[in-house]
Amino acid sequence: METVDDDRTAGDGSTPDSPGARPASARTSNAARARKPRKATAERREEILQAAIRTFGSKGYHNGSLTEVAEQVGITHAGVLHHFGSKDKLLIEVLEFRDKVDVEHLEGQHLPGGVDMFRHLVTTARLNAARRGIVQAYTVITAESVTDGHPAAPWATNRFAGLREDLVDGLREMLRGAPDAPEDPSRPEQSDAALDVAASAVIAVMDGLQTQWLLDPDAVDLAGTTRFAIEAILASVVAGADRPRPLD
Amino acid sequence: METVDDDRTAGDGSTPDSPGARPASARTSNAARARKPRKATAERREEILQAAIRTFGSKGYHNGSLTEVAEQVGITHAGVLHHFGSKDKLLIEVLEFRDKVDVEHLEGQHLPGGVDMFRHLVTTARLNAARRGIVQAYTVITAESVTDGHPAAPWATNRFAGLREDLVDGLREMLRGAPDAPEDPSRPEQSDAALDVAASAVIAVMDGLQTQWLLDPDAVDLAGTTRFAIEAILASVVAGADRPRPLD
DNA sequence: ATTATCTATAGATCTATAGATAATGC
DNA sequence: ATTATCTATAGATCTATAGATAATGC
Repeated sequence: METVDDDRTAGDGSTPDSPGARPASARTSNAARARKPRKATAERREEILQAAIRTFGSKGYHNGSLTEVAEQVGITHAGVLHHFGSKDKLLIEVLEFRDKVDVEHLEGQHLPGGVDMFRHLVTTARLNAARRGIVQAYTVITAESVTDGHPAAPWATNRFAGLREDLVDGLREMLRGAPDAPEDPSRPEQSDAALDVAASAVIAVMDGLQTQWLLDPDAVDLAGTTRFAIEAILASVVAGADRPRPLD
Repeated sequence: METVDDDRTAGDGSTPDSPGARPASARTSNAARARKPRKATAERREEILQAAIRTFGSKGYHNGSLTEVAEQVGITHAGVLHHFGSKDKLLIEVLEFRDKVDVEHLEGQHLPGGVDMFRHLVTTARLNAARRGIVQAYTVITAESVTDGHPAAPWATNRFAGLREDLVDGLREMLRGAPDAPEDPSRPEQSDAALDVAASAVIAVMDGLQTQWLLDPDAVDLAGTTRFAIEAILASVVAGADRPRPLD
């Protein structure tokens, strides 16, 4: 699962030697190599990060190459390494960049609390159904991160831990607002442990649905199923000890 | 999510030139190469499949090499290719082999129906918590299969479709046995579509929890959370139109 | 005769580094 | 002077094939 932001269509496909608006400062422009005017560092780095998201999303991290990333922005792989040092560091920056962009989009309208947090998750699922690339990148990188020594493992672990915390907070706030289920953390079914279980389940169902949806978009209603599952889990949390236990 | 079977510890670690019980048929045993007596074909193929599960599970398919697989059974990568033709074909056979083994273990005591199916899923989650290797292999290969042109994509797609069908059947049988919620497929909340949504959600939550658990086993109670989520989803299905809708 | 396995090698990649050159900013 | 980028290349892998040799079964 992830949050809102702008996707983009693809690399602009400009050839490596497209002239662009070449500044007139050239000394004696008879050099063999045709170089593009340089982009500002920050701008170029961001282009590379966007390209890396596309490559790692469609091929995975290990299978996606620096050359493919570089070609999307019209430079060579050595240029990418100049900016990021190594492939592992590039991945880490990609992930941090995505997190930052996601947060920026929520700025001001900060992540809602209580029930609204869960409405927001369903809305996110609806938006995600139109952003296959981003969803695929998160799904592939997250799962790949469980392999031995993967550089994204700390990111993925911390991300899940943070999400669980956020959702536990949302659940507790929601319980405070539920008149028929007065908050009482001493009741075991409203303990932090119980809310953590519910939070894990919400995150899990969103992630698992994304995988099924990526493989067969017509077979899975991403937003509808997300909503159904979250409602079921919330209902179960609110019901607490009174909920039915069909497996007993 | 997957079903029960035997894990195994690891390759036997025998060196490539360990003598074993060499048959006395050697002509003039002064050959430079020390060869091991050959295993029966079927036996050797199965050894390779087991090794491939370990390698693809710990490294992923693209990052796991034929040489690593071969070394586990004491041969070279060329020997593996002799038996399986190509790396892609090896992966396909690995997946088919797992499915076959899983089914064999259920033989006789065939997959239970109705509520017992869901009890079985919780039991599976409990067993999986002690079989990290297998869980990791399924998680990694399934997620990797959503990348472009991955050889496991058909397998993963068909697997999810089949699981959804099985769970829809289980849900319908369960509804037949629920006295307070008489089966009535004309009610939209008990339509095939609604049951399919619930089935997708159950599968999704199991898969998503496995990912979180692989990254941080202490932070997630695999079996307990699986049970909680399945109960919540089942309760929601049984309640049908009468279930609470906290997100409205 | 057939099958299993090995050695050797071709042909692709891939990551990373070194050193050269061009563009930019002071 | 600094930064961005390039070319060239080292050094690792990887998959797959070809052809040789050993073990097995008839």
